[in-house]
Amino acid sequence: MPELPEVETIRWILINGSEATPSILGQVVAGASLFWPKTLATTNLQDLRENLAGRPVQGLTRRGKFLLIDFKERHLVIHLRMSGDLRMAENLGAPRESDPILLHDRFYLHFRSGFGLAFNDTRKFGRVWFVADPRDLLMKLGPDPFDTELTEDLFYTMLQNKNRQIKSLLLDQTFLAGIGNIYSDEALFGSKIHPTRSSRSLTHSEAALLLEKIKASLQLGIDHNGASIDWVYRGGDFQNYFQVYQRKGQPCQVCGTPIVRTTVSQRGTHYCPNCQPKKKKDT
DNA sequence: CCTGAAACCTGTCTGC
DNA sequence: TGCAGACAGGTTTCAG
Repeated sequence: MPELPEVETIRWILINGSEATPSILGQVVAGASLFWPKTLATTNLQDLRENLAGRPVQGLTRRGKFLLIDFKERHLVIHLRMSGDLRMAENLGAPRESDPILLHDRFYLHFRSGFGLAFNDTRKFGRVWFVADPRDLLMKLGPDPFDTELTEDLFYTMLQNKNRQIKSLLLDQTFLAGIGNIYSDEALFGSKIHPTRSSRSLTHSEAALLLEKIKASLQLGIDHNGASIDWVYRGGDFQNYFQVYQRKGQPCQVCGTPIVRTTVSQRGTHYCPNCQPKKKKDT
């Protein structure tokens, strides 16, 4: 489900709280509950409970699609994968061993305030790591698209150093961190680049435009609180602004040509065959 | 180094 | 209605 804008939206909500729930910042841990063992990728529940009890949440940050809850010397690192979601919920001050509040709740972090952080994940792909130093988990990640050190020149060089289908490369988190299937399709459409073109075939100006459109697509997603698709709804409405994603057969908003859906890197891929030609057109 | 397939999971939608 | 198959915002591992 979540790509960088959706993860950022969740982070914002947890930090700012809502009418019914407080901010996660400063919440003191009282315990934890686990309903699907694989969700906790490290250690065991008992170890986590003993080491986190009494510790306050010092911060909540994001790196790529990972969320990091900072407890000073300890960290919870969370990846939502395809269907994960995080929410603050009331009446979660103490462990629940029997059954969770909601269907598909996999993990709770209980706080002394009586509230708790609930990790809901239908497809069970999401993971929570309990670590002393999160750097080991994150060190393979590529740069954040908004990183000011990621210049046009550097991005062009990175593309030249690979010989991969451009869409496949954008989805590779060791190349860039945070882009997923929606935003890769949208950014490639915005820069008029066919998804299977080799990264090495891009010109310097195409690379510069692609980087610009990647950032623009992600920012638009953030501005709209992310995209809400299917039965998963978080309040975002970026799905109403898709130009190609999930628009198979519908007219391109630039030229009217029907949007095509294919498969690239085992992922559904949407593009306009006229605006994003594989070969350069004669003009 | 690069590509494609399979695996991990549950749920929804489509077509026969 | 029933049921098989495709498909879903992600990542890892393995074969070729």
